[in-house]
Amino acid sequence: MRLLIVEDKVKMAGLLRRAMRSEGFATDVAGCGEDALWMAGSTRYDAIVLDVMLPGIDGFETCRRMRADEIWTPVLMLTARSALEDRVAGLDGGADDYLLKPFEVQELAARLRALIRRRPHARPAVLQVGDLQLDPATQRVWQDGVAVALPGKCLALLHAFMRRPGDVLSRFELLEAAWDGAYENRSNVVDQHVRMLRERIGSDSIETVRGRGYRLRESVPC
Amino acid sequence: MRLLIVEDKVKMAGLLRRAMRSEGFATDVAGCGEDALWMAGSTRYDAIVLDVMLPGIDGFETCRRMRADEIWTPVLMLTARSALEDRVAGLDGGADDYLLKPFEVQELAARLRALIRRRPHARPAVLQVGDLQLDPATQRVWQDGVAVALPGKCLALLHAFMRRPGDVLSRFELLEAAWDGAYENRSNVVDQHVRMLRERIGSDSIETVRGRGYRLRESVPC
DNA sequence: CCGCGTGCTCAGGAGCCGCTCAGCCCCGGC
DNA sequence: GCCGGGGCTGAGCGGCTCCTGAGCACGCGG
Repeated sequence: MRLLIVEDKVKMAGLLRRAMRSEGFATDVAGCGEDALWMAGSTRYDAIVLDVMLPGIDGFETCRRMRADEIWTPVLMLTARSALEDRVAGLDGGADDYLLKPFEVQELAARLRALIRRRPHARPAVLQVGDLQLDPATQRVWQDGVAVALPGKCLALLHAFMRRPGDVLSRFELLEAAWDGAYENRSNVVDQHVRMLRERIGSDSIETVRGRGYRLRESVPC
Repeated sequence: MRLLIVEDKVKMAGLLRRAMRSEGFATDVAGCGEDALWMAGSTRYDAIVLDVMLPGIDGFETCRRMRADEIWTPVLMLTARSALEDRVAGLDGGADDYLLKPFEVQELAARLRALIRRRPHARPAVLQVGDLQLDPATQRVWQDGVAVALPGKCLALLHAFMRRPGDVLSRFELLEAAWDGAYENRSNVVDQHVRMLRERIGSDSIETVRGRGYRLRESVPC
């Protein structure tokens, strides 16, 4: 579980970091709102601990900007400002929790766990074409409900086919989809892998379109 | 927005009800844990305000039973018991927030709004995949009910796996989840720790997906 | 002080995967 | 029926990925 701690006081930041690490979190630290925005945008954190009093843009504004940037990572605000209007402003400004200093480390950890456990991971949809199913998240393939083991390239190839079922895909398009970088299409790499794919999912599934490429059959042949 | 208030003191319940109504919530009131369970199971509330001191089963137990019954409505616990262990127990027992009496009505409303707008709702506090169980709060792991001792990094790794059971996780994703800062992925740190993890929970549990990463098996292999 | 557990790096080795090459076959055209 | 070209097949090799084992730095407790 990955945590971003936003805190300008070095001593406090160090304390937080050690405490959260001992609670099992991996932690990064940002010293100001701008850094926090940048880091939250570039790395997937499970939660963010956000101090309110920061140099430059403050915690409230940092939180607002994150939400404006479509960063929905749970935010716990941490501050000595105990005024009611601050707490309400923080929560209504997009924070998910609000904890006053001084605080207990264990309560902070417990609140973070409560925040994190409510976010199920978004899963891409399972592709289905004919009797074939492909789950991009688990990288697994089933045929008629039976699991099929596919080596990496075969799977990448099948994935490319299943994204455009019924379309004729040229060797070049397949190269682009399943191989890194621009490849010399002098070789017959694609042919080879189409062949291996056919060995595993049945040669009927992929038909050859002479002079143009290959096509994945949408329905099981009669 | 529909609210369930669980509070046995009639005066307090009335106060809460009027206050929340003026903040724009539609409110029902339950006087004890049993009633609360029944009502939460039969009506779709947006959030539940749960007093801890209740006749019969107390707030902690009520919350636990709701989660056991697959009721994932956000729960805010409300109590005069200010002890740290109470707060931690409440949060790790499945509550989403914990507010002390005396409290400000506007803060309660703000916290409820924060709970409700965080859409995907809570999940079990203890993770379970196959024969493995992991409690993020206590940092403990069981296999077939038997406690397993895991060093910090192994545990962080397993935690990452168990949050996305069955998914293929690349070395980079695992690095991001369990290690601080930006790491050079030139090294084989992840491999080593996967290996240690396998030594402890059985090599069958984690399978390698060549060229892609590792995957935690969802069910015990036949 | 030493022993131990943890976290990390490095080197070596094995197995598989991906790629290439060469030859054959099939299809289409004349 | 012949010929040409595109597609298929088989074999083989190089390299990459992953596993193993050893070794070292560091922190902690005895």
